[in-house]
Amino acid sequence: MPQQPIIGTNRYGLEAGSTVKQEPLDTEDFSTNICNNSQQSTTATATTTTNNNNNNIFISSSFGHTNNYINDTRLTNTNNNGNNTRLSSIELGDNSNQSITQRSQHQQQHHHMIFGMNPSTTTATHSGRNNNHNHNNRNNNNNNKNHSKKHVDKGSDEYKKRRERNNIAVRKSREKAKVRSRETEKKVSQLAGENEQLRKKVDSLNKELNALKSLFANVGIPPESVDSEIEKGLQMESQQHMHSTNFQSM
Amino acid sequence: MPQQPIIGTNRYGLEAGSTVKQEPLDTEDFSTNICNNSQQSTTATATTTTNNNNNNIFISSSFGHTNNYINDTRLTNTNNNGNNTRLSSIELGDNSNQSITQRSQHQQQHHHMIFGMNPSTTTATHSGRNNNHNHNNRNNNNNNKNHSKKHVDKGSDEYKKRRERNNIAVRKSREKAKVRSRETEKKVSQLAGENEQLRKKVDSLNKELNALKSLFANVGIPPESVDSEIEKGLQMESQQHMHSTNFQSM
DNA sequence: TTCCTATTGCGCAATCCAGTT
DNA sequence: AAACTGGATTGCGCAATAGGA
Repeated sequence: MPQQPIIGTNRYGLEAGSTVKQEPLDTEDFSTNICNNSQQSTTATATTTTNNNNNNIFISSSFGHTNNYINDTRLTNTNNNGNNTRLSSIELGDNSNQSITQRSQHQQQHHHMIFGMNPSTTTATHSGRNNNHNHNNRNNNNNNKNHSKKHVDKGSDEYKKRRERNNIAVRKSREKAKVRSRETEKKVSQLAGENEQLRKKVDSLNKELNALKSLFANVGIPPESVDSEIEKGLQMESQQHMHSTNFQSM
Repeated sequence: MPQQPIIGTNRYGLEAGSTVKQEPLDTEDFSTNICNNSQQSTTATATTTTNNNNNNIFISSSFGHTNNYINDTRLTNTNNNGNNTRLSSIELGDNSNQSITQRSQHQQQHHHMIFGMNPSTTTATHSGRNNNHNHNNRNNNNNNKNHSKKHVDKGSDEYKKRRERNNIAVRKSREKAKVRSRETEKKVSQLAGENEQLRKKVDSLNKELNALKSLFANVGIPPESVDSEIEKGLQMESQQHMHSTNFQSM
């Protein structure tokens, strides 16, 4: 979960991910909650949150607000994302953390606004809305001087181009993730196989060793002597780095 | 990839996955529309829309608004999936194709209609829409006896409920996938660790064994004899299932 | 068949993340 | 160092399915 920023606008002018997470709950429940929110939230204009559950993401509130990173200025408008109301990741409990973790570290604040309008545009404030995306909204974006929000002009070629590029990037990224996942899965079975072979090898070597030791015992040589002799042999070997080969290979 | 079914209506009454990819139109618009819907709202009144494209779901208008999806029955129709307008993967260039490719293959056609209305409902009509996706094409599939299409009433409580439940299911499913993924990842590092230990063990056992064998050699006992004695010992051991323990544990 | 839930591809929006400027 | 770019990631909801009573 990377997200956590709190509120704020983003490039899109929407509010930012307010993701506050609070508690995760169990996934499931959690999930549930989340859902609601998201969804709902919507409706509600956000804010609200009311959700009760937890998840709520309230986006909250704020309007004005701020966020963490990002912020953007320009952003344009407000809409929130709709979907994104993220739930707190936390809640989820995902661990994705990894990545997340990484990200969190960052903390930087950029303000980009990728899909948002140009800076100029932005003004801020949005209030509560949510717009759905309104895509449309757009109106002015760009120019808006006064108003507050910036909206993203969904009809602009720029926007379309950005969306297109992003969609491609998304597909590529997911394909990559899938490949990675498959490889990880493959690695598990491969390692499990090697593991089994190694265990068998260890087992047979131990048996061989025991047999050899009992051979010495039959000859009257006590185990202690055998072990000390082995010690000597091992030391010599390591010192000399001689044929470190074994009688048998794995 | 499950998707690719061809035509047919889906539960939503939309067209089915017509996934034909061709062109999707622009997603954007479409989605946008969609989204908006979802979200809500917003503000803007969005409306605007004009979208022409198809999709439009214009939420429209209103301010008051609304909501997201919801609404519209009207919309309903037409919309296509919006997002899903799948792209041709191809276009992507990415590799994603994979999936994509796969998809295409399917072609199966189910027709469930989950989110769609009940047959009864359907009547469809909407005509003009475009649907963009045309999905529609299909007409009739199901029940349609006459009419052709069924649209999904996005404003209905039934629809909303189904969406809500599905959203919850989706989140749950993804959370599960993430958990699984994390565990797989964990398993890899765990197995890799065990593997390393086992290799070390094998290595030390081999050294010990070599030391022991050279000990016999020093005493004048030829390797062949040693090996045959070991054989005997091993056989005995396996037969008796005696102390299968080894001198050292892993 | 009929209902539901579970999965999955997709697009959106918000970030993240690096290079640029 | 800060603002800017632009691709990469990721959570989310939608719609189409897959699956299982």
